[in-house]
Amino acid sequence: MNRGVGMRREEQTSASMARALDYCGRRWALRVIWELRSEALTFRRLQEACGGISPSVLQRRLNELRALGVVELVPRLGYRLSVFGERLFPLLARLDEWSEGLAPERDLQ
Amino acid sequence: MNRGVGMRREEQTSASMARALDYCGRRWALRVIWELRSEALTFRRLQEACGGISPSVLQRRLNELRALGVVELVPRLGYRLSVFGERLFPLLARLDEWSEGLAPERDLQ
DNA sequence: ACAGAATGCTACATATTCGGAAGCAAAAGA
DNA sequence: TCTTTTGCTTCCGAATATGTAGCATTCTGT
Repeated sequence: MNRGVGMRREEQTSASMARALDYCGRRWALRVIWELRSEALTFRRLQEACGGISPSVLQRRLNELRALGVVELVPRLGYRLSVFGERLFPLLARLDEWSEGLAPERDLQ
Repeated sequence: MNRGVGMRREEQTSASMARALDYCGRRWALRVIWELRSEALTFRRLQEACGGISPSVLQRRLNELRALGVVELVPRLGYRLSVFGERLFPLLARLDEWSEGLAPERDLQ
């Protein structure tokens, strides 16, 4: 009840959604998932694919994504999406389409 | 041609997608969009909805999202999604469903 | 077996971003 | 007029990201 009497918003953000938005809202997290969309990549190749992300951050993101069950490390293959992680693909594919309509960084008048 | 001769990945990440992933991968960006899903919110209400985000960061995210044409500020209404921004809704709705399957932060063995 | 390359990963210093508190000027409401 | 609410700013300590170098191990070719 922290929104007082005049609560108008019918839908409240769930805890799991807040968590997903938190983890996805960390630098490179979505990009890493996106780069793994079609095949497994080694750490170094993933680094290149992301355009030269620093290894320390990549390592952190990968550990987080692994702990969340989104990404898995396969001994002689590299990193790849888990079955659960692959369910994000259609979502990111839509973001890909959507991104083409992005404004070219116009100013706020 | 920065991936050498042995290029295997058929699909290259587009510049617009890289940009979208960049902006979406900033803290609170997706959350802000999500909180605006059903109605316009004033700056202060948006702050509450996000669970106490600091105004400096919220201001920065809102300016970025406005510059991208995702969010707009309506004088006596507050912030709301643009028509373009609303196209992100089905995407985030899927993320909402997906988030329920998130692992409870298990350790990496 | 051996040399060289590639692997995942770490350490460290620097730069950027975030977070939290206080507060401002302008507008709206009473 | 007085109070509240608005969008927004500044400051600064804490957290996160970046960049470079390099380690130990495993694969690869000879």
